[in-house]
Amino acid sequence: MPELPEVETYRRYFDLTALGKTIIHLEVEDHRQLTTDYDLLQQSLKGATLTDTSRIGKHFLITLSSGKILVLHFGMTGNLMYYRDAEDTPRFARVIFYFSNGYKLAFIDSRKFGRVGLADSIETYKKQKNLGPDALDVTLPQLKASLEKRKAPIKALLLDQSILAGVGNWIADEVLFQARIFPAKPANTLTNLELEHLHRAIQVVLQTAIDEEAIYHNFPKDFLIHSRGWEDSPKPVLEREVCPRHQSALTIAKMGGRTTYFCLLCQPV
DNA sequence: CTCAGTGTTCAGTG
DNA sequence: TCACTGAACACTGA
Repeated sequence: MPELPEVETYRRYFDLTALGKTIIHLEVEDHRQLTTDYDLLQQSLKGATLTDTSRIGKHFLITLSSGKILVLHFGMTGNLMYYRDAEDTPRFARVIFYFSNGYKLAFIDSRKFGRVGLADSIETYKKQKNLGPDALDVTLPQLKASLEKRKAPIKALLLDQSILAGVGNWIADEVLFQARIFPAKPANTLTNLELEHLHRAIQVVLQTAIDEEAIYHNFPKDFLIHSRGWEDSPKPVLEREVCPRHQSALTIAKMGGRTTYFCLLCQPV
């Protein structure tokens, strides 16, 4: 479920496992998941050491000893696993990096929306993908400047990676719930106070999720996410889809092209 | 068998 | 050109 907190959690996992290792070989199940020609990728990665990591929004960037950047994007279902024995190869391993120490790193992705490829530099990549500031770094003035002239629903713009990078569907809903803003409200009608609340909610939701390593059931009780029905032991629908503050029924609607959960009492029109 | 889905991109419209 | 909307993408699992 890779939004910014998941990708940050993957990055930390990578730093504790694959970082510093040297690639000797690459296995790719489906070339359609590559954004760089297979032969070129193989050639560029063979012998390369993974020297550093960074992240912009949901994009995971790995600096190679050659100076090139290996980019992983996890799509809807991407994940990583570092392992040694072939029998531990995870199901849906789509790309496997083999290291000189005998270990492997699997890029797991059941739905195959994830992508793997090379970039010349972090800046080039950011520009090429038209990414805005990372959602953890965006300042209130930046946020205000990119929202105040836009008429689209605020939720749709929170999902726009060129405005801020890293917010996905559940975080957009969570942030708007915490900031008590109606998701379909046109962005240019947000008051300064609402923009402040929005900015603070982005920071709080993302930092909380990262601190909990993106494990949803550990999130605070007043988080809307518990009402989405992704819990480990799903409650019946009627017990689940209620506002954590009011216990009243949530509204579920399509907004910004995605399923949107919100509370009309907390987030009035 | 049908359908929704955590993300991104592109075609079409105004 | 820009802002915006909605469909398409590939696949799994309910």
